[in-house]
Amino acid sequence: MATKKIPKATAKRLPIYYRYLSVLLSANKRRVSSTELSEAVQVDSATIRRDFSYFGELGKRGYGYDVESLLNFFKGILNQDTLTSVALVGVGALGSALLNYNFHQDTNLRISAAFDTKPELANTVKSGIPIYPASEMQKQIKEQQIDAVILTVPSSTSQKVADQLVSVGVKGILNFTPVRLSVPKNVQVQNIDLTNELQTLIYFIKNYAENNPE
Amino acid sequence: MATKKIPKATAKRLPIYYRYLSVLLSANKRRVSSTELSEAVQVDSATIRRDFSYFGELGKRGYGYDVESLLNFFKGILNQDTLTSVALVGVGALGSALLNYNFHQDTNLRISAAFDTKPELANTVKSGIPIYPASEMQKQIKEQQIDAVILTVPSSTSQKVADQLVSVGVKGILNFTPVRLSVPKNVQVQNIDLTNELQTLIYFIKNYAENNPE
DNA sequence: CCTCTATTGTGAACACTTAAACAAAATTAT
DNA sequence: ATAATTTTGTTTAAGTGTTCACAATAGAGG
Ligand SMILES: NC(=O)c1ccc[n+]([C@@H]2O[C@H](COP(=O)([O-])OP(=O)(O)OC[C@H]3O[C@@H](n4cnc5c(N)ncnc54)[C@H](O)[C@@H]3O)[C@@H](O)[C@H]2O)c1
Ligand SMILES: NC(=O)c1ccc[n+]([C@@H]2O[C@H](COP(=O)([O-])OP(=O)(O)OC[C@H]3O[C@@H](n4cnc5c(N)ncnc54)[C@H](O)[C@@H]3O)[C@@H](O)[C@H]2O)c1
Repeated sequence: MATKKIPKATAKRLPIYYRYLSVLLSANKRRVSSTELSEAVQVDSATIRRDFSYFGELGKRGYGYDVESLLNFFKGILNQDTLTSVALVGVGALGSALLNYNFHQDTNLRISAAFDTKPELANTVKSGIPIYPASEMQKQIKEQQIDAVILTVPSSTSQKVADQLVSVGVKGILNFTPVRLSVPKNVQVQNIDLTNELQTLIYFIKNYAENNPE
Repeated sequence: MATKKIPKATAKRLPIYYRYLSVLLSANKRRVSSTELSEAVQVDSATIRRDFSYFGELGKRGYGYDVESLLNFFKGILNQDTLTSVALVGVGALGSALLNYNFHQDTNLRISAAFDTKPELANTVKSGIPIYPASEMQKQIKEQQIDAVILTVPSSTSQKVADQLVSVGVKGILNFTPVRLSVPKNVQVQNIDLTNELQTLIYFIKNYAENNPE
């Protein structure tokens, strides 16, 4: 809990900044201004400066920000200096796509274990990640001290699985099911509801035609 | 543009309400109060009443809301009374998972065409959806008058594809690539950045431990 | 060293979103 | 009928997030 009181809206933008700073560093850019950043990430430059200012005075007036030191600073903030292992529960259509994806290429994150009830998946390896039977889920998560889980099981079982996860100390769930999970308030749930996103997009197309995106 | 001035935050909740109302109707519930709804969808009851009030006086004091008529009302608002066809571009890991999913089971939405550059995918059918070669994308989208597209191509080509889509009249893009697309302001872009979501979740776990979810 | 220029960091205004609280109105119970 | 109860719709207030606008200040150029 090094830095406190960072607004949620700011926190959600940090990975966006982080990614673009990585791009700049790879391109050997040494410095960047909030205006330049603004164009690339499509966030108002004043908002960017305000966001950064929550963490201190990271830039230099008349100059901008030093790409490398800013990147290193955010590396710490975003826990990118240590490898974080997450688990995935439910190796179906969506779960397989996520397993197959190499999160580690952009971030210091990897999926280290997956779980499914299907007997034919148990004890196989997919994209280098071991798939365990669901019956071993709680044991493995405890042993591997996993904090964060990607949940891609059918909606009908998601609350039950979430309860099991919480009971072995999971502190965050990336929930792809449309169910609004009930969890203790010290557990973070991030909902990704793809059906809603699509419905909302259609709604915006029909009703906000003249406004700008996002 | 029947109803104007609906706040964005409200618009994003409409599909959540809609889904839960469908559940209630299937369970033969005739009426529901904002308090009951509040528990199920995890939105403050005053916020729900406020949201509904943008559309008029939909409830009855001392009684609540009539499930069926409320559902029918939102059916109109959310364009659920006509079938909307969307296209999917990029039938890779993520695209396949989405193609395979039956959006039509919950909504009046379906993916009616998919496109990919891979020759082995061209002119095949997956989950009942025809996959066309990318070279036919613009022609088909124009012919089928498709407004909304799910974009699951590699990041490196996403802007190029987006430009092609916009040039044939696409009005909304559900963008799964980490690239911030540049589009005219009458085109809606909804970004779903899975890597960011995971990074943000980890950040929240480490920094907001005592707060409540979402 | 001084001047000019660029760009930050932030106070203040504004915009949007949520939530508390309650009068008004309808239902339900007696 | 009337009273008690319920629950809406909305007023008002508080909270959160964004943007403007500019003094402060560091760097660049002479
Ligand atoms: N696939 C999509 O595009 C899409 C779109 C919108 C929403 N969703 C939601 O995402 C979730 C997953 O969707 P999907 O298409 O991947 O479903 P799926 O049926 O393909 O996969 C679910 C997997 O979970 C496994 N499973 C079931 N119970 C389990 C348990 N207790 N523990 C571990 N594994 C278990 C199943 O064996 C299966 O492999 C669903 O809730 C769905 O509503 C998916
Ligand atoms: N899979 C994941 O879990 C995941 C996670 C985070 C981000 N993403 C992002 O989602 C996007 C897609 O990811 P993926 O894993 O499905 O990639 P993928 O490589 O499996 O699929 C991309 C598909 O797009 C096709 N394609 C390439 N150029 C095309 C064009 N011009 N027109 C039509 N099709 C074209 C390719 O042939 C391929 O089938 C990427 O931008 C990726 O960064 C994916």
